[in-house]
Amino acid sequence: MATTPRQRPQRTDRPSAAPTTPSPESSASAPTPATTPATTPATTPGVTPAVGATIYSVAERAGVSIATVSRVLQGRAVVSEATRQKVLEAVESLHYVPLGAARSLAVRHHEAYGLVIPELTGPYYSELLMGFETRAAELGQSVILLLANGKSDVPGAVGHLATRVDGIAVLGSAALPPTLARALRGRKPVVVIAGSSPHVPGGDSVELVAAENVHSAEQLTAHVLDHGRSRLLYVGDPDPAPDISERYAGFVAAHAARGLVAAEPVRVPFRESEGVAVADRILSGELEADALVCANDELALSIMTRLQDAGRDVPGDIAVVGWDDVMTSRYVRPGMTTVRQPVHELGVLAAERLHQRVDGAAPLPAPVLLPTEVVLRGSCGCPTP
Amino acid sequence: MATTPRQRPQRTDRPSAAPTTPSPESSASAPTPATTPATTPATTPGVTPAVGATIYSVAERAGVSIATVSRVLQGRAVVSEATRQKVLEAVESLHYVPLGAARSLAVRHHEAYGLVIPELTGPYYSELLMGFETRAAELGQSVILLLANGKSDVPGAVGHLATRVDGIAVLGSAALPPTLARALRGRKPVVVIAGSSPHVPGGDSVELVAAENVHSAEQLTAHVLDHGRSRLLYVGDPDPAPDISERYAGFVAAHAARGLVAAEPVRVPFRESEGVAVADRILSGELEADALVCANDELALSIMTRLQDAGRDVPGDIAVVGWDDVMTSRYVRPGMTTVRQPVHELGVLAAERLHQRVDGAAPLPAPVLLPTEVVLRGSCGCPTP
DNA sequence: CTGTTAGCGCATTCAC
DNA sequence: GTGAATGCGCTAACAG
Repeated sequence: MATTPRQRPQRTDRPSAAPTTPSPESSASAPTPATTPATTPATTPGVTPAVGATIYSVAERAGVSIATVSRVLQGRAVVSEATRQKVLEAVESLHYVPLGAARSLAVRHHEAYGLVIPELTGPYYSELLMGFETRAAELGQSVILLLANGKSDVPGAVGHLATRVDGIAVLGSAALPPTLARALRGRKPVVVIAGSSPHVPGGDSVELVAAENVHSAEQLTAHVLDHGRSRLLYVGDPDPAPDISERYAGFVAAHAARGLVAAEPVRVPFRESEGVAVADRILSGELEADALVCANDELALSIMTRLQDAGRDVPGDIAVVGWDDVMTSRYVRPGMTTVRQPVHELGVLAAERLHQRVDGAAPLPAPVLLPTEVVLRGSCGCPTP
Repeated sequence: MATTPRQRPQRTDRPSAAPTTPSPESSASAPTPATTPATTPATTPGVTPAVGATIYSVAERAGVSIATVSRVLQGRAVVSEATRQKVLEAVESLHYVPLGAARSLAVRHHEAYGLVIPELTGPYYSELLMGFETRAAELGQSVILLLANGKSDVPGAVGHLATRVDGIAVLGSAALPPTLARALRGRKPVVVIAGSSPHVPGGDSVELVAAENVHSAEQLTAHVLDHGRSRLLYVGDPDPAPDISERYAGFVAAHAARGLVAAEPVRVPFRESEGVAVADRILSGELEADALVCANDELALSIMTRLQDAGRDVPGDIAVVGWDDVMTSRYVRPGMTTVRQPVHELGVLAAERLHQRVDGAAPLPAPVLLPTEVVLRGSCGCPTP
């Protein structure tokens, strides 16, 4: 077996330093006329050289082996202070930037997590993302963001994402999870955020984290009923999003607890323009209600404002409550009664669970639920401070 | 040189299929008792196997070479329909997910761009990110997000990021660019968003894209002056952010154009609480003004609301204008006069320029400037519709 | 404390 | 149209 060992072929930018020529220091400058210091590569100034320094060039420059370079860069093994300095200098003068892909290949980890969300309008997604990125970074992981809305081939995009991450977190409030489950077939750990168990296929490799919805929705609805309102309408479409449907369930439950039967939901998308349309249907008499429980604040705000502009009194004529506690809800008059979710924590939790899973932990059998908080302001009928 | 060619060592999960044994179909199932179909790997159900399928296992399963597998997966070279199907079936049954890192190493491209922003509160960063991600995705690039705020070692984080992307976009409205320039030393293409030339070192490899500030700030200020206001105050700290300083320059210019001299800026950070504090200084008489030109909407909104709560009339007693046109600015009464920036387009442009640069294009010598738009509502003194 | 040596999994010439 | 061989740059045993 003592055949010629595999020997790295000579690279164009590296002189053929034969192993029989152990010139200790700058063997790189040998073939080059020693006019300019080797620090400046012979490229047009201001232009990134086509190929950067590698661990080999650094090792050569420092007069050590690539293993040693790797050691000082990883900071793992012990290296003598002298050689460490030589290496660091070489790194510096060569402007060495390691190639992440090569490391990933060697360590068999991408050291990155994917996050799939529909878009980024409103504070919900942003806070989620901030929580996720923050925790992921603490755990030494990069985050690759995939915005699903507007992508023509979401399954394809998710598949591509799977190619470069160790795990994926996905927002359940969309048609994403089924798509994703199909695209992944359990090959990567998945954490579904704000989804609900029945909606998530491929269940054995996915895990759920969410904010509590049913109970707080019931609580909020009960509060509105306590204000003496009797004709409540739920505004929002429970079908596509598990969390919205859970909130509607709470709405129904609050009615049932008093022997009342809840009205069917007013199914509209989450757009401000839709809120205006709903308000108009109320103004025209098509819809009758003395209180509106809206699936989110955007809807609630646009409805309330439109109603007010048309001369209706909120909450006098009609109460309006939302969900999410966006900034605007603090600024409008009356203040919007709403529910605050621990969205940031949800992101943190998702990153955390993903990390556990990638580390080999089994998925938690039951979803992790984070508590929410009802925020009472004026729009529900509470006295304004 | 006819020594033993380098031969892939046998992997534990791959049987030693000697080249002399060209069993066409399922050579993989040979050593295994053919009880269960080879589709199901012998791992505990529901648990991701420690190591997934590789291009080798797919090739073996399909009875072709890895080159052919690569061809059908890349869709580049022509492959006969028959073999293409065999490969696709193998991919399917093996649940093959390619390893992005290996591809990156081979093609010598990460196919990913980094985006560095301070945080994600408010619509500005979100829209920027959406524009950036959308365009990057269209260009076949992933985006790795780095949130700088709260990171203890930003230069380190940026350096790490540089390890795994082909180029980096960074928001200039922060102390980021210098840090970044130092961390990168021109080894990767960089696009600075909303920065200003003098603030950006390492200029030869960086490029600037921004929204126009000076002129629109001058225009907005002139408009306020046209309302008959004479004691204007600029609220916000021009120092740390180039765009804020440019807006102040416009503020000053508008005064100068009428032979007036602008007051020194009221230097406060961009927090709502700071706005409240500024309002209190006005209420107490410490600050005197009949109009406030604020560096952004958050500041303007919190000031205006506080003033109103204290019984002041906006714009009667004092006009307040902002910058950014956030959602709340449409909802408050009076509506907030502000300036709308093409933030989404800024993100798109950044991704686009980065792509050009990675493709080898030289950085544009002059910054690309996108036009902004003054949005007149009631808070400046204009009649409310 | 340091160097040698194999791979990691994929894309890619070349041959055929 | 297909296969064999090679290298991308790095980490990690394994020797010394």
